[in-house]
Amino acid sequence: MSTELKFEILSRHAGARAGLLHTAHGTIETPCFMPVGTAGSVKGVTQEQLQQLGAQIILANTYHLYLRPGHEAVREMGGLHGFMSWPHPILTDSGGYQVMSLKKLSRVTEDGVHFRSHLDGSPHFLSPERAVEIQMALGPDIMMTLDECVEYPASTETMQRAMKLTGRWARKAKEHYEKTRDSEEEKAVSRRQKAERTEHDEGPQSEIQNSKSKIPTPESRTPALFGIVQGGMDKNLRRESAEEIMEIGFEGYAIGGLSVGESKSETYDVAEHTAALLPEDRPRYLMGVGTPEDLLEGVARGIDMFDCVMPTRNARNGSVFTSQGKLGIKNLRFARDPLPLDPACGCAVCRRYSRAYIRHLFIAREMLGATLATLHNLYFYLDSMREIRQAILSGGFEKFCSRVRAGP
RNA sequence: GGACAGGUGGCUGAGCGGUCAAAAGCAGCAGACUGUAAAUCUGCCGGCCCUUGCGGUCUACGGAGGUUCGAAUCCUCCCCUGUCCA
Repeated sequence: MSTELKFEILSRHAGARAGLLHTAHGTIETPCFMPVGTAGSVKGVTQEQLQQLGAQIILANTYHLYLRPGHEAVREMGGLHGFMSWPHPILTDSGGYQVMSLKKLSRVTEDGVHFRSHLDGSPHFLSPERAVEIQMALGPDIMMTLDECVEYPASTETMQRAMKLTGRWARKAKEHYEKTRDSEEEKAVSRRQKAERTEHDEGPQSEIQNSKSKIPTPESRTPALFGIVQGGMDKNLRRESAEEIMEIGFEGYAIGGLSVGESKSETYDVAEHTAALLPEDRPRYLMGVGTPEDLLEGVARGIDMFDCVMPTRNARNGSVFTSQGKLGIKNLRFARDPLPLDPACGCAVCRRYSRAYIRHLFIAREMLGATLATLHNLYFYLDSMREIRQAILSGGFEKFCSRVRAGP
């Protein structure tokens, strides 16, 4: 059985693509921005609010959910969709980023990564196979292979070693994915049948309780598996990596290891070079990127999917994105500013609250401040992407780019 | 009226002869944040001067005197605050 993932390109314009990515939990309009909800929560906002913002797909993280609450618990609660009560698409990252971000707590070997839990110091092992199993239990729509993301700057030897290891891991992940897929689906089906039987035996009262608890039956659809291209800032390594990952064959291709400290021009250059190597007819995902500007530049280089913690983390730290650039909302100069965060913004926050009020919430450490800033920033990102997509569809992308690049 | 205990930078509060423009925390100001160990982290935080600095200078540890080469630190008197006794 194949997965539900189908990718359809509707329009191409000046290197950019606008399309539709069909998943078991709905269709995603691409190019898209995916809010990051590492621990099963896009920090500071509710799932209802995410829906209102028009988020079509969100991220979650293998490593973090494996540690807490544990992937088996998530599986029992109906997978991530049921657990989080998020009916739309979900992509899980493999934990490859944590190889870099938790470097001090991890040790990479040929077989996988030995982590010490950042929560309690306990030892854990994540292999490419294990990452597949955990993600199967989490039940997203798209899952990622385990890769090794290296820090910047890195020597060519380091980049090459990580790139080659990422390739070997990708192969193992793919093999394990194919092997596991059928048995996982069989198990899911039998679990569902058992659940139905139990429900039937327990009579009408428990049936009411079951429907009230809103725990859906486990999702049987197998997540699609995306491969990740590494190779640091070296174009030859990127080419080698892309060729190997494509040879293994995945439903989508990600570019990892960018925006880790290198210059903008380097990011764009490597992204462009790598994206051009990837299959035309498969989604391309630039992992962890980026600023509003990065998204536009990425789309212009043929990227379809992005994710980044920036809109959510910056929001919590009082930094908001506007059509006029970044704003440190905690700054004294906003203490008596009656304007919305961005007068040109149509979001629910900007329609209702002033800079002065939001600044006050931050200064007073009221959690509503973080929520309002997050709602605004996510709207800004998602709405920017809608505009970009519209520009591609209408054939005005090039003009759109030059207007945005000229600055506000 | 008497006995103790105290008065330190916006606040709390260390320091109790030199290395003190004075610890630390808070508050304040600014900056950073790119597949989230993050509602976090970093810097500044008496005035003036200089690009810089373990830099110069002025004003500062309740007030006024004094001891000393040198005082937030020791002495004298005064003012104020708290607690207790009358």
